[in-house]
Amino acid sequence: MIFTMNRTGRPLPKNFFDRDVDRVARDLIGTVLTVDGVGGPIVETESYDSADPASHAFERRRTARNAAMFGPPGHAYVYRIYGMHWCLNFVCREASAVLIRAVEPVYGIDTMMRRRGTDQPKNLCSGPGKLCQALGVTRAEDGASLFAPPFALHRAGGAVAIASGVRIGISKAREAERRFGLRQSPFLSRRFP
DNA sequence: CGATAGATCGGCT
DNA sequence: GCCGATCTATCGC
Repeated sequence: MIFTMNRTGRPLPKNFFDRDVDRVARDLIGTVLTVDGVGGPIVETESYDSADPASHAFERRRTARNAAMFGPPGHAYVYRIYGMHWCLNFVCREASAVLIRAVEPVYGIDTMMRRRGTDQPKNLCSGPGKLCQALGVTRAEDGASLFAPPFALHRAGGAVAIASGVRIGISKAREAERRFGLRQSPFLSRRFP
């Protein structure tokens, strides 16, 4: 049913993001993300690497926008999409990154409801743009370390039922199965088939 | 419930 | 100019 986790999880190891991006994307499912104390367990991710036509680092130079992707692992890459929403990524090794697509709202729900303008829990963090609005993530966090405030990442042990499928909203490399999620979570951006 | 239109703008060609 | 790792409202069944 609903994924529950308390604050007793331990912080992620410093080398957590210096690994294969698909592995990181899987391991992030169930990891508790908070931004200034607001957040909850990550329930949906997607992976992108520099050999991936859908990636912002694919056959491109480093620019002002994608600079964080070319930086060291363990930092945030935040960019604006469709001229109005923010998307939060966690940078991994070799210009790869994990897009955070959905979070189960657990901590600071009142703050999330105010920022999102809705009192529907399932509509607070069920999408990359929504969760940035709910958690207060903007360009100000682009390039910031994931191991320092406002970010905090904790993970408890235990197995998690992972679903995988094709990524959402892209026009290139649509067939790649690089979307991962907590199976049956009510807080996904979309259900897995 | 599924499909679709419109909003809106920075980065890149 | 074009278009996107999206969201919301609104339409139709």
